[in-house]
This record gives sequence, structure tokens and C-alpha cells, in this order.
Amino acid sequence: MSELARKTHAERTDLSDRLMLDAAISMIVERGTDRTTLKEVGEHAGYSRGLAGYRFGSKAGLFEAIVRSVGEKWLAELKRVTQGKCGLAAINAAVDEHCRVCLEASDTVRAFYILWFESIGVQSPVKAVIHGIHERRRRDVIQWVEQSDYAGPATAAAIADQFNAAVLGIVYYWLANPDNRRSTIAQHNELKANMALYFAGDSA
Amino acid sequence: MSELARKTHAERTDLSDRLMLDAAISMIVERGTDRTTLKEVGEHAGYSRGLAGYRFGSKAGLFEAIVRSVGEKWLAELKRVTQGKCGLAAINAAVDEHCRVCLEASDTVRAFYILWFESIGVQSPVKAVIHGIHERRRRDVIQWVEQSDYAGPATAAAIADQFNAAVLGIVYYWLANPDNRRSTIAQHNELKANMALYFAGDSA
DNA sequence: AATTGACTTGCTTGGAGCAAGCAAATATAA
DNA sequence: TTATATTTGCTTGCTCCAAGCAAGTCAATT
Repeated sequence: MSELARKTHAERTDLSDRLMLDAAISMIVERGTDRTTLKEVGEHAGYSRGLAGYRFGSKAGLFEAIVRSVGEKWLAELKRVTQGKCGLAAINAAVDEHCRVCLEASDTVRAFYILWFESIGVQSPVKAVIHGIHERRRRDVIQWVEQSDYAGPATAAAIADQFNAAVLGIVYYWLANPDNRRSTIAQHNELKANMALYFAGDSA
Repeated sequence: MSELARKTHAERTDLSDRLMLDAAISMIVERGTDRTTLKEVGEHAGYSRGLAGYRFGSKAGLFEAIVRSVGEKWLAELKRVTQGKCGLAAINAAVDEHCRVCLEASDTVRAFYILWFESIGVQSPVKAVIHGIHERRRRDVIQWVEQSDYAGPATAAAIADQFNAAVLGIVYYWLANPDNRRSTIAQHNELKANMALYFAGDSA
């Protein structure tokens, strides 16, 4: 069915969408968002100059589409590995999964986080999507803490913020030093150890 | 001496440099780096279209100059407030100073961190400067830990990485939610509390 | 007086984005 | 089924504007 010939409209757009998103992800990882041009996204995907701009409306629209599609898969995966867990067990599972994905080092995730960080300075559609993802992550962590028997001094929200800040910081250094696998692993482990401190002497 | 008339060469460049850097910082905070143009930086500073490009060589060069100048002042300030301290005291002083600067919310610092985060996706001169700043921060924290009587299980490097990751994560959320002063304060406080956990039961 | 250095202006290049057009796919009618 | 109409995926030609370069002007230095 992947002949050059006969395709339904839906199949055509699905295909060109996928090809262009893949092309864009590669280009973002290789040369950054600045030097990723709509023209080349279209052409690398095997289409014309103009298709990426036409399909996604603008460069920001293209980036938004990437963040949306990757973000959804990512959140679903995190949900899966923490299913039925709470407290430190859920946190550990989430950190492990996160570390695994970083080490896997797919262009997809790298591009996702590059767009995440770059969205900070602009009033782009990407920023809104990221904000939503962040909020969902935050709520998840709060829930894990609240459903556990944690009874320490820090609020669940404070722990969640601390946790998410740490994850983001770790991601930053991972992006900056992609080849230092040892450090990536160590920082994830240290985060788990750090979170365990909250749950260590809390039975009082 | 700030007449329109007679200026020495050094005075002229110093002045135009400052004016253009200020203009650029405002524009970055207001509209993001993308929509900050060399043309408007020059014009907003009261010069011609072309001066910013001529002076800084390129847009990346302008951004590098901003990160350099802000970064130097910033590191000096951090050095000042932690002078003679070590261990948790130094960490607490650094966090307090960091929190203070965030709450002050000067365009300068905001632009600095925006450029910091955006440098992640590119192979820009900014990235190298940021990397240097990060390394110095890391060494500082390691030193603080090593010079204290800390004797817990985590290495000084691990604590430093954890600390810097947390700071960066907090900065991210501060940039994303600039008006939420309570959260900014809370996260800084939580970071101090978190770091205190390392030093709590370590006398063994 | 000669030269250096600050700053400006004119120009080229290239990407973003828009609109008009072409061709393949779908809907409608005989 | 076959013929016609319409929608929709995709392309091409265009305008606009920022980056960056080179040649020029004028003030400051020697």
C-alpha cells in the first residue's frame, strides 16, 4: 500500500505529516530551531518548498505539532509505568523511565525538550502546550504523595515542585552533555535518593 | 559630560555599547529573541539600523555579549555573598541571593536566563559562555561541600549537580510564571530545606 | 596632515508566509 | 458504471523583512 500510486486523502496527509515531523525533528536536533527552515522540512520529507508552511501554518505551528505529538506519547508512557503505584514507588518508577528515555537518546525526545526550553522566551503556541504538560506532571506527583502515607513537614505541592524542577534541571544538563551517560544516570539516581530523604523519617 | 558633543572614542563606544545592550535586553524580555532584530536594537538605542550588527558582528555575538556581561556581575555577586562560608551556610546564602535577584525581577537577569535556556538547542557562542559559567558554579558548590564537615554517602559532585539542577529548574518555573512570587520564594526555601537533609544526619 | 576608528547607508541573500494555480481524490447525477 | 462537479493535497510565484557585508562619511587621535 505504500506504492507511489493511489492514496486516499487521509492517507496522504497522514504520510506527509509524519514525514515532515520526522524531518523537522532531525533538523532541530542537528542544527537547532533557528536553522530549521520550513523550506527544507518540506524538501527533506520529499515534498515541495511550501508544504510545511501550508500544512502547519507557520514555523511556530510546526513546533507546536511536534510538542503535541511527542508530549502525548510521553505522558501516556509515564502514566503506564506508574500505574497503580504511589509515594516513593511511583516517583522512582517515573525517574527510572525518564532516565531510560534519556539514555535511549532518540531525536524525538531531544527535539521535544529543546522546544520545551526554547519556548520560555516567547509567547508562542508551544508555550501553552508545554504549560499544560507541566501542570499534568505536577498534579501526578502531588497525587502520588497524597495517596502515600507520607506525613512529613513539606506539602505535597512543594515536593512536586522540587521534583519537577530537579527533573528539568537534569534534562538541561543531559541536553548540554549528551554523551555523558554516567552523569545522566548518576543524576537520576541522586534524584531518587534525594526524594527518598523526604520519605525516610516521616513515620512520626 | 553626557552632552551630545565632544566625546572620546572610548566614551563613545562605551556609551553605545551600554545603550544597545540595554535596548536588546528590553526587547528580549518583551518579545523574545526571535523578534529582537539588530536593526531595532540599533534604532532603539538611538543609532542607525546597522550599528548593532557592526559592533557585535552578528545576532549571536550580541547575545554572547549580554550573557558575558551579566554573567560576570552575577558570579561576582554570588562570590561576595558566600565569602568565607562553606557547607550549608554557603548554599543557603547562595540560594537566598538567587531568590532575591529573581524577586527583583530585573530585565537583565530575565534576559540572561532566557538566553541561557535558548542556547541549549544551538551551537552558538552563547553556549560556550554558559558552559563556563555552569562549570564555575559547579566547582563552587563542590568546594563548599568539601570544605565543610559533611561526611554523608553522596559525593560532593553529586550534591553539586543536584543543587544546580534544582536551581535551573526553579529558574525555569520562575521565568514561566514571573508573577507567582509566593511560588518562587517557596521553591527556594524548599531547596534550602532539601539541601539541609544532606547535612542533617551526616555526623556518623 | 594623515590615519585610525565610530558610525551610516546601500546592497545581496535567504527565510517566512501568502495567494493563485494544478492535479488527485471524492461526491453527485445520469 | 460513466460523466460532471467539487473538494482537498500540494506546488509555484510572489512580497516582505531581517541578517550581514562593503563602501562610504565624519569625528577623534597621531
